[in-house]
Amino acid sequence: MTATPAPGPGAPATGDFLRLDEQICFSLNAASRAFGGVYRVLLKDLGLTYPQYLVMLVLWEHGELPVKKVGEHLRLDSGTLSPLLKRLEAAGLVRRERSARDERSVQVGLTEEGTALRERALDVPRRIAAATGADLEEIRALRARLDRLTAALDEAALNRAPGCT
Amino acid sequence: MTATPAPGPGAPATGDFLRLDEQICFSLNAASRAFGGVYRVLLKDLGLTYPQYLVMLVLWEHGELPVKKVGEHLRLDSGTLSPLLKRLEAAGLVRRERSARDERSVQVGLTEEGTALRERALDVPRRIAAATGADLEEIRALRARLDRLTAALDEAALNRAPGCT
DNA sequence: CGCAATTCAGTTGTGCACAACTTAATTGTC
DNA sequence: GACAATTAAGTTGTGCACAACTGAATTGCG
Repeated sequence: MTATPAPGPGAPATGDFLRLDEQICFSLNAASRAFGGVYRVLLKDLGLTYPQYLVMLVLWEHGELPVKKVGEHLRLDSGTLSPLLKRLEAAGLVRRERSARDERSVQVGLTEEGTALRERALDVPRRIAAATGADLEEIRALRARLDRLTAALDEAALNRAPGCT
Repeated sequence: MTATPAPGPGAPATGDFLRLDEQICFSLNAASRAFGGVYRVLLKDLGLTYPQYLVMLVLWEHGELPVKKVGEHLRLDSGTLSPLLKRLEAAGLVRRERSARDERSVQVGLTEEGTALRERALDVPRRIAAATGADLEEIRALRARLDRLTAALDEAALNRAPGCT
């Protein structure tokens, strides 16, 4: 079912690359979606999706923030955040209001209900950790590796920014 | 803060859990999206998105397959694959035809154009590897870790399936 | 001041992920 | 052969990710 040797007459070294390639990023992708599945179950009680949960984490930690800052914490732009925040607002968890000092900016803050939800979220991390079956040290090492990888990829993307070849 | 839940050796303060939690899965998520950004640039020339590229990898490796098998390789269901395959078909890269032996099944195969595209994809892995700045050994270790994690998460998700504890 | 450049949020359009459902074909059991 | 259970693909609806764009507010510079 998995990874049978490359077909065809004498698979060249390049054939291996196309398979290795799949394994690098695909494993990452698959792990990310597997996490998504577990979070989906745990967060259903709270009425949150995983990205919404991430936004709530940021607000629980930092309090009121402009949309821009939320996006910087989460690596998301307004195209993703605007509708997401509207849904959180519709759910009564979040307030959104134009800044008086800068009318371009919108401050996002917690409602009482949103603040209260934190209590119910407190045991999510423990249950997630249990689902991974990994110890904290392994998780820490993995995180460090992934963050380095992300930084490298971001830099590579920048080097390909408009104007560069 | 809560009652200390099963503190491991040198466990962090309970208040850190909501932040640690973010770091585990968020790092994964961010890395996955960072990869997406690099792939998006590289694959633009080929006219493929990253998930479409994954499907092409599977077909280049295994040849003609039923949709079901493609989904097993990629951990995707028909709700995702059906429209994706239609787009690949519209792009002329893929053929789809009902199996004669089992009319429920649809065989997905490469067109000549789809087969030819492989040549132009050959240097994608190298360029991705360059963008990561990581050596092959590190990548291999990371992949092993991620696959273990995915397996653990899948199992945990199964244990929460209907009827189970 | 006047006004071009920049910044921020939001909108639109495309594509992926997944749950829930539909439809059609096949299989197992009698 | 009849028929319930199962299986495969597809459809629908919701939400996220991101590119490209709009529009309003602010800033910088002469």
